[in-house]
Amino acid sequence: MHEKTSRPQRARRLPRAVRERQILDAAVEVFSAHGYHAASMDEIAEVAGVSKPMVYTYLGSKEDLFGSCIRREAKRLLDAVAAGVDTDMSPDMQLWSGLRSFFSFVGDNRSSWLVLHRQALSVGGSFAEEVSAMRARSIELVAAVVVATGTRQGIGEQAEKSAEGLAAALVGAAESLAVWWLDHPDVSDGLLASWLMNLVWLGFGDLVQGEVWTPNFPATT
Amino acid sequence: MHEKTSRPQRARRLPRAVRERQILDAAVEVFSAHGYHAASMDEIAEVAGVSKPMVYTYLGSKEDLFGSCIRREAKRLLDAVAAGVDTDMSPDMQLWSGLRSFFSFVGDNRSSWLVLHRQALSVGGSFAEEVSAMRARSIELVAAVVVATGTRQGIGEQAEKSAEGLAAALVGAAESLAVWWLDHPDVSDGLLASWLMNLVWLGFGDLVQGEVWTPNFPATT
DNA sequence: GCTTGAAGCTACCCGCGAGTAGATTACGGG
DNA sequence: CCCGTAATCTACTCGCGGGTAGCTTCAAGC
Repeated sequence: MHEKTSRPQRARRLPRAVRERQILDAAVEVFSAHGYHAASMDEIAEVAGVSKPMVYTYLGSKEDLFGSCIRREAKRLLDAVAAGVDTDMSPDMQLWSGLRSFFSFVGDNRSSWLVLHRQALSVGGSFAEEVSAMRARSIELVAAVVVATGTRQGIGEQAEKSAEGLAAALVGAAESLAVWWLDHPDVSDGLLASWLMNLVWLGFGDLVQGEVWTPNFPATT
Repeated sequence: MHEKTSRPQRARRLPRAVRERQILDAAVEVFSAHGYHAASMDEIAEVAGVSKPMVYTYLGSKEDLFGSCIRREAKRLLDAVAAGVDTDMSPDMQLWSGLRSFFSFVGDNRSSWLVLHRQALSVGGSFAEEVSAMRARSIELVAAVVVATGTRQGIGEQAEKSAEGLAAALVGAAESLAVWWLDHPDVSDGLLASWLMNLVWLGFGDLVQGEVWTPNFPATT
């Protein structure tokens, strides 16, 4: 106790902005590991290297904190994808670029991805709506690309009608592949993206050319 | 209070098996609505029309109860899909049948689906592993169908190598479409399944025939 | 160097919800 | 008709974790 002379490394006093970042980082980590309800403010504070009242002073209640996490990580993800996509590119290249950016982000930010994909939806209320809305916007963007492809090539009625469903399927496939990736890390993000393009784009292409798979019996419900 | 004569309709005494079913039904409902942690045993008991000690007497702790839900609903889902698929059928028909059975089940059992898909994974520990394992088995089954298609048609090296990834993507697409469906109920299960077949099967087909989509620039990482 | 306020802490309150003790019926078999 | 036992309830305990009161210390400015 009488070593007060030159207490050296122990986490000096830092400006508010820095602490807020540290706390948010810790919160994303803990929320992604345990989920919203099972995560405790005490653990978040500890991981952040700060005491609990700091968390409340800077970021507000647990709900506020979670909201801040969601919004920050959502923005980071959307920005990352947007940065990789140029709307002047051809539809297939847009999809390809978007997928690569997406997988790359997930690879570098597993916690962010887990919070957004798993936790945010299972917490009822405004968060789920917020994230769902963001996801819906993404699906619409993809749907627009699909429709653009169809109209560009002349055909499209059938495809347009189901474009949103197809887009939802594609987005879901990407998300799911991202989760699968967590258990099979020995694959590059580029390979993941090309798998999906092979699987899905050729499907789209055939659809656009009027090719349709039908079951061997007549009625379908 | 002095109406004790002929207390009539109030939930007669029922045999244990019946109560257990009621409690499990209620638990699935409540867990799917609020998530594992936010769900309270009191609410489950109330929804089941039973008092709390009953729940503990018959189904054990909250974790035990959740486990029972997961296992029951997982079995119901797998049985439903298995019932619709005949391994003598051609691969495309197997996929088609499986998808229809899957969507049909989800349509009839939204709560079951939500519990399995959303809640089970966000509760750490044995449940997540259990559900993940089940999901992984499903993916392998689908992958086997994909591989079968490839070898049957003579080609397949490239496709076989990535079969599991493609299967993961397909399973994810189906799951995601199921979630999307919750917000767009004005679509039949058969239509959903045919969308996916159109989207995915033709993709698989082209892959098998050696057709490959490639980006316009050389290296891909 | 001394003051002032931001940065930071320890130590507490309190409600909610998991889990239980023990009394209390109602029904089936004798 | 009555007894035993399975079905069921009311009413509690208790710990965990969200949230806070109020004190302490460092460092920048005069």
